[in-house]
Amino acid sequence: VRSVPIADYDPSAFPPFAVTVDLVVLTVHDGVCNVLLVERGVDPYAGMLALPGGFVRADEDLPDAARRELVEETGIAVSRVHLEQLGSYGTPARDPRMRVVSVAYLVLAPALGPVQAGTDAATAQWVPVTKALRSKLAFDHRRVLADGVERARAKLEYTTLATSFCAKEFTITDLRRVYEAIWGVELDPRNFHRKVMATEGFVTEVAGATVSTGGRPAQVFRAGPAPTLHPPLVR
Amino acid sequence: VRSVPIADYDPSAFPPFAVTVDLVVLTVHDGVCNVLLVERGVDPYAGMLALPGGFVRADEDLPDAARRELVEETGIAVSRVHLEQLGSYGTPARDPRMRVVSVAYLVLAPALGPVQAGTDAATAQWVPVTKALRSKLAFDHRRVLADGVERARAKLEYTTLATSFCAKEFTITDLRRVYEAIWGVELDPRNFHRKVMATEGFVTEVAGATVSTGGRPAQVFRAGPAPTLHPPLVR
DNA sequence: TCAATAGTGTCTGTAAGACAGTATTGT
DNA sequence: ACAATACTGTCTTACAGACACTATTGA
Repeated sequence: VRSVPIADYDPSAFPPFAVTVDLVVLTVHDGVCNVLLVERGVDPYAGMLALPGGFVRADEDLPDAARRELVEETGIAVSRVHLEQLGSYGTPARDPRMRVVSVAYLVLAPALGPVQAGTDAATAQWVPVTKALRSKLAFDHRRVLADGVERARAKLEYTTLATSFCAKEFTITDLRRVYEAIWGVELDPRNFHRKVMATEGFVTEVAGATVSTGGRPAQVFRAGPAPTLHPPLVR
Repeated sequence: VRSVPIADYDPSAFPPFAVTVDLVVLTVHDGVCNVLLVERGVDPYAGMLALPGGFVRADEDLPDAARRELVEETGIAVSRVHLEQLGSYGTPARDPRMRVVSVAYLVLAPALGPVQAGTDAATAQWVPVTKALRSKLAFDHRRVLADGVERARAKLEYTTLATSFCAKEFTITDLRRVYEAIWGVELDPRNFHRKVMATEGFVTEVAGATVSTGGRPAQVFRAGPAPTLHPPLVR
């Protein structure tokens, strides 16, 4: 039973919400999955670690806001990263100041150096996900981060998104370390190699290019055209 | 570069958004996947078919708003249905009246009779998804519906959610018809039966209960405790 | 030469797809 | 009896997991 039928006719009569985007930016550094966190400068939760994010502007689409925040707070170039919507979080009391709905985005980025200078970059830092999930984060960001990590884990199974964590050119071992870091398991290098090579469009060979790190040189690849894996890579 | 740094300190200075929930309610009737649509009574898009939904109230959590709208607009009991967040849609011009962010929820419900009487139930109707996707729907609801259907298709592969489309008690054939309707394929009844029975916790036998429809009586089952399928049922 | 890493080949068990065959009902 | 539906068993093929073996580098 609708208690306020007039509502359908006058949306502006409804309580105003603030809408923000929050970013779960994941990378793999040295076999460890990291998330980008910023230290909050102001209340609420001043001094506490939080996901980067900010308010959506008046005439800005949601993915545009996510991309803008990514550049502003991290200096990460939007190209060469994967960005997808993770979900929305709107519990009434999640921000003590006012009613806020946060649209979270998941970003999978290749391992870069230290965070480049953005406006707030002085406080932006990479934190191992295992450590971040044990910490207390601002707002409901611990839950958002957990959801993002779980999404990433699931997507590696049936998509080629693992290549989003790699540099433009990478070896099969680089790719395997991504899976091992995100899933927290060890994979047989030989079976992994066979499986990746058997999956049409997963990776594309860079003819002639090899990289050596103290053993037999490894063939170099780039991300292939296939978006999904058939059959999936099981965890 | 942040152009309005004051923004971080005064969220109420940001442009207000209206937040709505929209529902993609899917069922399987007689081997056809249907979606629940309502006819809009007012502008914008007056007279056009749209997903059921409405504004989120001032002190209401997002899933609560989704459940409330489900009952209000369809009379569907919240128990025995699966409800999950689908995604948020906030293109600036999606509602000509003001800036609206819609949080879409996906509902998988068992086949019920005709839509029961809610306030707006006179205009609520089940529409085959294939037909709805060929129609023009209000707002960006065609896209939202397409995303919902694709989510449902994907989830049937690796979860036990197909049972959400079935009545409390069902046969293996009922379950197979759900897969066939959602995926739009024919499955081998014998291999499907074997696969379902081999998956621990997918279905639970109701001892002694059988149902006959002109052939050998079929064993009756209920939804099992397992949430996911290992290995998945491939499309 | 040796350690280290990359890549190939082989064996085995599991499970999917195809489909013959059996079981139990309504008409 | 016969059609219709439910269920079981068998065969073949594909692929994952385990792991021996070969290849090619740096130290």
